[in-house]
Amino acid sequence: MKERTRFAPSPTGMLHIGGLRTALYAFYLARQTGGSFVLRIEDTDQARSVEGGIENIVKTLHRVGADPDEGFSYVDGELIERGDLGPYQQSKRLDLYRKYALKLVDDGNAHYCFCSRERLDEIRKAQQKAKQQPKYDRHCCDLEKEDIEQKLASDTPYVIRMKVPEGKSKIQDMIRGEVVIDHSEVDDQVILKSDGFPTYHLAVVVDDHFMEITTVIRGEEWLPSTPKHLILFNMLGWDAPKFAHVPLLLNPDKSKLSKRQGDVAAESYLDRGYVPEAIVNFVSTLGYNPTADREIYEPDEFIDLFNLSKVKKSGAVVNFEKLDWMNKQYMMEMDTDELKNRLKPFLNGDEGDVDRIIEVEKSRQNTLVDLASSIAPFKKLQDYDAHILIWKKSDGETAVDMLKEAREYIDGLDRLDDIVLLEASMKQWIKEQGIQTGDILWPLRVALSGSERSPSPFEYIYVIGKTEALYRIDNAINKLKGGS
RNA sequence: GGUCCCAUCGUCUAACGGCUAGGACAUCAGGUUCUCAUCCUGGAAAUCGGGGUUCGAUUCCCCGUGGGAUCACCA
Repeated sequence: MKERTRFAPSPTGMLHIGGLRTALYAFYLARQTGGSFVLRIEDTDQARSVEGGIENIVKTLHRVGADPDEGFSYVDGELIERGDLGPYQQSKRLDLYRKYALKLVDDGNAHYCFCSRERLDEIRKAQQKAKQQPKYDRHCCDLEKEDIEQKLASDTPYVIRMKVPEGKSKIQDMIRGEVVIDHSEVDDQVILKSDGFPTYHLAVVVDDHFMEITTVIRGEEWLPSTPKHLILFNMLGWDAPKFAHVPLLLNPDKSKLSKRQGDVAAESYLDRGYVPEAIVNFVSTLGYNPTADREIYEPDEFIDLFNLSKVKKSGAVVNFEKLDWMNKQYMMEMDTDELKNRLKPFLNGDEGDVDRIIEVEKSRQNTLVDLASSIAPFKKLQDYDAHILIWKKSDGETAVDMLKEAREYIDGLDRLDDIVLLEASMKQWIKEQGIQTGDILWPLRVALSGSERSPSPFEYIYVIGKTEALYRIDNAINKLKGGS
């Protein structure tokens, strides 16, 4: 069956990584069945919408390779809206929601409510005080027709509320199985607000119906309000889609992953130099394991392998150390050209040739940002203290001698473009001289890199070339002489 | 608090009702090595508790316990 799935974020200006995960799952399911992945914008809360919020979300989806087939998408560097069942933005569908809200009123399934917020607050407080479930008291449920018409005529502010019938809802959840909720737990929700906008509950039902959504994938936090949606589908005489409530992403303290406890915007990981493949892999495998025999997948593999029934029921604590590891795995697998391409946005552009730096640094860095910042010590010698030139098992005098020997040897080399050959022949020479490798390689490496921790001296020579290498060695010798 | 959801190493996860409960991250100890990283070897580390059902429960059922979500004119 061709699945039509959707991702329906609020345009709040960022894509939460939990949102990215549900979007990805919806994307996989649609692609796998040859269906359609729809991106709809839920901007029924005027206070929450942010300028440029749509573009930001859609762009992030594009960057991770999950472009929607329908609704909003980012194509050729531009934000576009496409598809036959739009508009795909709720603020542009207000007439439609009003129409069905009024139909519900006509059918006796909803009613006008003129209660003030103050009154609502009061009864809520009273109910809480009495340890009762805060619920609407149906004050406006049975107003006389004339009364209603008179209030409407005099422009009294109103909302429309659904009238929840007695009974219970059975949710057939694709991840959790059957969940039963008694309607005594379900409040008479407002479905049309006094500003003329629908609430989520009405809008989601109307849109999922007219956009022909077959499976709704959303966060577990929606499970308790699913009966409201089922009831509305039923009242309107429409078939409800299938539901899949995915487990929550958690902070280390097991609370719902929040902004407060770390960076949760997907794009910020992109901006911090994590490659899209790693982010997709990391987020997709939180609460879901395609094959259980490996950790790393290519993004396309998820389309084939994805299976909703294999998604776990319990929440997952997000462990960013594992993301670091994963990102390094992907980086190490990339060839130099690929990596150079990915690195571009993180460079100033005046670094010059960085191919050989990438070669020697890629297994040492976790992110593209780290890799970019590893370039500097090759391009320009960083200042350092003379005493770090001395190997722990050696002394300053030896260091000077060894640097001089090394200088002479390097000066005599004519092939510096083969790292394997370079290392092998120099080690052979060291052995022939009867020198302790540490005595010579430690000071040489520090002289070349300016750091106690760095790639090997061979790698440095390979990258910076003979002239620069000789200069750095001379510099080190001077430091040692001047310092001691 | 009501309702609902959930429960395997610190974390992410495997295990038709049947191996010594497997893998990964992190961690620890070694090896390779001039250092770091990579790589290799090894260690420690889990089925929340109690009852059932069964020849046999991580797995099925019940009760506890613990955690979470949710109870708006927010989504």
